[in-house]
Amino acid sequence: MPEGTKRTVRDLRRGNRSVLLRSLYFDGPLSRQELSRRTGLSAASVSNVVAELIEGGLVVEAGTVESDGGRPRVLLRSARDYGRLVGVDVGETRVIVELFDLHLSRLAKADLPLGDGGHDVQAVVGHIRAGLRTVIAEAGDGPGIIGIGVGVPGVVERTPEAVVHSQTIGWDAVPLEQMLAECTDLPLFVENGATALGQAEMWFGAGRGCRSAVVALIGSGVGACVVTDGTPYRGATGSAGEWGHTTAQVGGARCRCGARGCLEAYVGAGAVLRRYHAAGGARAEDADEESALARVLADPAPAARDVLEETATYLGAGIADLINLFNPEKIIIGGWAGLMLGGRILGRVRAAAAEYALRRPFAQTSIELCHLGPEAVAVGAATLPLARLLDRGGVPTGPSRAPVVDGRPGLGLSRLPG
Amino acid sequence: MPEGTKRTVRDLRRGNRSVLLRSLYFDGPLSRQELSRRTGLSAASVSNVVAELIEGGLVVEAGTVESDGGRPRVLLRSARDYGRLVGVDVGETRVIVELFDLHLSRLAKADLPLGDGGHDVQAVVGHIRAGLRTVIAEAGDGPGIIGIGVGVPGVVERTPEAVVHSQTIGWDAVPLEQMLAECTDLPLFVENGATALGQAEMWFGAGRGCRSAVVALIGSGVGACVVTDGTPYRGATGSAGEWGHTTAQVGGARCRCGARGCLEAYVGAGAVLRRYHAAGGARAEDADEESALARVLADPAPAARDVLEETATYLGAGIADLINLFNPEKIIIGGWAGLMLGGRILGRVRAAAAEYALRRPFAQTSIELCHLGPEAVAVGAATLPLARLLDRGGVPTGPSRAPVVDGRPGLGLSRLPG
DNA sequence: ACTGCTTAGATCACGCCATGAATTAAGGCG
DNA sequence: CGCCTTAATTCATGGCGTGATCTAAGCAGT
Repeated sequence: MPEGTKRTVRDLRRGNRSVLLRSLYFDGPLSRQELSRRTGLSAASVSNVVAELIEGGLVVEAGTVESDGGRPRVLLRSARDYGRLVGVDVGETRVIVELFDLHLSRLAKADLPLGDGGHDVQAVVGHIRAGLRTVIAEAGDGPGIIGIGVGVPGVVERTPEAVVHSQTIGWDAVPLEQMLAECTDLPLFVENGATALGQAEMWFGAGRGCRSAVVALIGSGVGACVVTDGTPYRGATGSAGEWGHTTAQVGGARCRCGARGCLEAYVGAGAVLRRYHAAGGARAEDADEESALARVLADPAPAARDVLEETATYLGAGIADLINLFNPEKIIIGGWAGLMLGGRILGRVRAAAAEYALRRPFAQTSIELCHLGPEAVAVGAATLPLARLLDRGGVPTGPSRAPVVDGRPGLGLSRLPG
Repeated sequence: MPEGTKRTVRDLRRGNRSVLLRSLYFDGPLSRQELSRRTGLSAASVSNVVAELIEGGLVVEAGTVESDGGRPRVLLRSARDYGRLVGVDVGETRVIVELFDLHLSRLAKADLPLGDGGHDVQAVVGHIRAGLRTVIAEAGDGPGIIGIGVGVPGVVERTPEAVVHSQTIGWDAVPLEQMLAECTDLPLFVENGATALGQAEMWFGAGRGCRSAVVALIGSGVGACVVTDGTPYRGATGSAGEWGHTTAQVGGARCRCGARGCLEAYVGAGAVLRRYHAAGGARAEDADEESALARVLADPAPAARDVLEETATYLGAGIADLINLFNPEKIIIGGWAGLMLGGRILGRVRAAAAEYALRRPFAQTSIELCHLGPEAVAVGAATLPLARLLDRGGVPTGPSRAPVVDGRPGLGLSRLPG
């Protein structure tokens, strides 16, 4: 089991650039002093590296702070305008393209509903391309684009180019990355949407400051993003975290995946509605799942309460499984249905989890709701190119696909027909 | 989320020493040429680092191999006699202490049954101390001891000294590391026994060459060692991998942990026997669990077959959960009951897993039996100090507790009363 | 025995790195 | 205006990996 490779003296610099840049990005503004203290790097090295980062435009000075009569400390922060990021959310019914600055403030948004063509790949690629043009036009002139993150509702396999498999939208081994690469020279990052959302939640939401957490996402489907050691866990072939299809009941209810007793068949939005109707709850033919679930939550009838109680039990047991297997610092419940249910039955879910989990790991975790809401997939997607930027300490090293102008990221839309 | 720290130019060397040492340990013997090719290091660096490793006694030359008329390649391999390793298996009924050379060949063994005192901590510490004396005496003179690995049947929390919690043997926050440190100056490594066993299986058993796998261990209890990216996953507080207490049946059979429907309550050895007896299987009062289970496996009666069939279904569903959540390259079934059951119903377990797991991740994994057997906990424990040796490239850097004589590990038994 | 020839491995000069010590910058205060 | 305090930079030093160059060690043919 070899391969834990670091090699040349240059990687060292990259690593240190990365450490400093991350500190400033997530905990800034900070003085050079404070950076030295936090990272353990000598003041000399901090000075050198920071000078490089400022030279490169990644970091800017941001005021000073006094220091008991001595020379004031200069505060540093990551440059919001170093470059921009694109996040794409390929959803089940629409494609959303958003443009962000480096601090993930949204600059522009394009919402493109998928028509009758459904999830025809060419249509999706077309939508993404159109959305790109729209947001760039809408945002006007500005810094170049670092990269494009794309969140998709399926498993992303790297071969090494991203290939997407998705039962829900009927994609089988779609070479999305390659197809998108024909539209743009910008670096592309294709990732599972739930994973992207989980990363956003870890960086800016309920998971801030955690090294390990499980983001449990409940919508029509049920999934999870497992974060270990600060980064989402992908598994050998990218399909880790399929929590919705773990077995809550051996030989139980039939799930749409074909198996029996999957958790999704008990706590997914559709499953909750089905049980509600089976228990005599009024059926609202015209409503979509979301308003139908809202109606269940608002129904004061005992039958509705029983359905919710049962849902809490199954959800708690499912969460207990996550606690027992992953021993995370936090469990973060999200997804549109998760947030709706959570607002109502979180206490009972916690109680059920306490019942089904082992005492110690349960006591050492906390169960909370997502902060960012289910719309944040595009934000999560945009964190993907940002993550690489931070990892590399800002240097677009090697044979990157990123166009570079004056050492800064360029627009790279040469092949994007206007 | 900062902290991905590497710092000085010296760490670089350590990293490269580590890479080369690991290559030689796991894939040796190799020539310098081959090392250069595999690690990507320049021939010059390989020469330098190898010279250091030879100087330090970690690596030795081992013959030559011809090369089409040119100068022959000199083969290198890790030195079996650089130092010795101690592995301790604190089991439920006994303490086993074993002494190994660096290639994990056993040099001596001491088996110390736990008397009526049960798992009194002082008794266990005394046994370990006695075992140490025994194996050192039995093996006679030889290279120094690198460190002592201890596998315990419970959760190991690092605070940062290892503290052990174990329901099964009634340990609550036992500061085992600190207590053992009073007997010896040798570096100590306390770890969960299942985790240690899993690491052994990954290094020398069914997991050889894998980066990710789940070692599923079934005995009286049920647990798992999850290996991601080559190293066992511990979770935030060391209790990850509690597979036995994930829920197979919400509201199902009562488990000894207090919850309902735990997997362990269906596939643990005791659970299988209970179902067998409930189905009318003959009860053998005098026999231990192991022979009782053997009798079930040998019983040709339909009732016994049904029990096994049901066990296969639950086990398959449980394994499917592991596949869906972790997406590992391999599932490795071990533990004494796991191996017994596996020999008989592996096919049916595979079939059940196929039914309950998602198609893609199931197709990309394989389900196999452990190679090393359940006795290998001591081997696994011995891999713990070895792992650190390999990680550090052999240098006992910093304020190590390891006594060093002439740059080599010493015996460090000064405080071990003879 | 000797001469090329071929390949493995060692040595050397170079450029890059982080660091502690020394030096310079920048403010407050009497 | 000079002194003190603290922040930041600069400098000399020792490590490191690397490509180029050099030495070592075998073989084939004469």
